[in-house]
Amino acid sequence: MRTISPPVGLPALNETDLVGQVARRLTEAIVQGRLPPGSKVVEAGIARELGVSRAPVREAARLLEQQGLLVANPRRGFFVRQFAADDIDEIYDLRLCVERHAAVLAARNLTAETRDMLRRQIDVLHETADLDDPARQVEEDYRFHRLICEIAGNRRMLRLFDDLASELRMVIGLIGRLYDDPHEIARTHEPVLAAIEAGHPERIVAHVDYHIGHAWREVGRLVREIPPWPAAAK
Amino acid sequence: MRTISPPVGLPALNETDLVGQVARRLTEAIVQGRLPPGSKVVEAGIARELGVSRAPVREAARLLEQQGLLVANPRRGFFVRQFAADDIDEIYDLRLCVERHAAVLAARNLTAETRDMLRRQIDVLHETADLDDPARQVEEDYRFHRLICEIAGNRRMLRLFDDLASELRMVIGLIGRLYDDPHEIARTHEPVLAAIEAGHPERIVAHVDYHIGHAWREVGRLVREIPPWPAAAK
DNA sequence: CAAGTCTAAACTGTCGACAGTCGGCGATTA
DNA sequence: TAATCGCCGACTGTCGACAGTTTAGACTTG
Repeated sequence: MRTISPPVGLPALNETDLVGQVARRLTEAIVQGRLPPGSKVVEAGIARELGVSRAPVREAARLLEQQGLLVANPRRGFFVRQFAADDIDEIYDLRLCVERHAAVLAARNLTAETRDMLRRQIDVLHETADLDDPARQVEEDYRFHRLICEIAGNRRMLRLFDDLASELRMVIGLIGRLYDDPHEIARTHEPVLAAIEAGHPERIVAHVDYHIGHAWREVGRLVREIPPWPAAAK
Repeated sequence: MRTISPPVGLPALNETDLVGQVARRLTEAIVQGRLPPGSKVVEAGIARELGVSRAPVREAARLLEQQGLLVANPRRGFFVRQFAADDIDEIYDLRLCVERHAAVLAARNLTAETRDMLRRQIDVLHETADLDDPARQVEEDYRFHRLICEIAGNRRMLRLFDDLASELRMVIGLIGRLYDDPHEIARTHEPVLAAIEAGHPERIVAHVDYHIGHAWREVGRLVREIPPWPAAAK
């Protein structure tokens, strides 16, 4: 009913929940770097391109703002978030703090079923490692960590993890390559799971620290290496 | 219309920010129990009552949803959040996890200036304790804890704290009374600050645990005592 | 009298329009 | 030539309207 031929690219949206769809599309565009950090997100432009009105776009933008992908300047509009090295530090610092706790709680709640889910996810990580698909690899990585948060059983913690992950997805997506050998990444999950299965809090914390600390250092290094983001167009 | 070059100072408050104002009004109404948990928030109703259109109300509602004061049911509207005992546990569990870390970081960053700010805030807590104004007391309490997060220097951690605090404000506002003697509350902040000044991580964690754990137990007890919220009208 | 059905009112999701604001660019002035 | 002013276009904030969906209530039926 709407949709009078979007000028460029993207096929129009039709299903219900436009906000969600617009949010997903925007997220894609940002993570893929089509909307580079610092660039302005013009409501009307996105709306026209997707064949919807500005209202859903606005709400979607608010959503992405909350997720940390956009920043809003009153009366000036939304801009794609720009990350600096200290953002990486903040994200990983918080992530470490939370995931340590999550892993300990997960160990406490672990059942045969949830344990198997974690094991299976590590298998998936190994399988994915052969695909040479960084985005996918990162996704499966997060799925493992997310599982731990789920098993921990604190919904707010899970949401926090999702928010942090969404920021990291963007950073890593923009970096464009993985910070390490995929198989190596997959392997370093194993001692974490082992510690959780053993249920020894100190060992859990130690292994989570090692695992996440590793990623922290590597991502931090890459961000510092390629500091001026791809193209802060417009 | 716009202020022509404000000489010095800071008058330029965006009073044209309807969304912010609506959000504040809504928050007030919720915390004061005028919009009881479970009740429906009708966009048009709020809009008419505040003399604005539905658009700003919608955006404000999304904001409160992110803060955890409202829940959105697609096609059904927004409802005032209902808290159960396990929500309290989730909030405090996360809060404890984060504030432990924040306090340790704050100790690391502590300067004479920030230390004085913390001391002064404890004084304020004592002064406020005589006012018999629970809401105010809670506010000053959070200001102390918020300061610690600020000093810790992780913006994302600060935002997380603010979100959790906003949920707790609502819960405690609805409980309608404090969970303890205000002076007692004020006093229990002192060992936390002392530990931070001493800069001894284990002691910091121990005292934060004690302090927040106390609030956790007390709030949890009250919530369990008065479980069916005031009036889930409409 | 309980359960189910149908209808009307109430609301949400979405849209297009309009006014005010912001930023850029060229003209103006020293 | 550099700095300032003012205008113009572009964009955001807000509004009222409309269509489709949900809800409440009257009405029917077993």
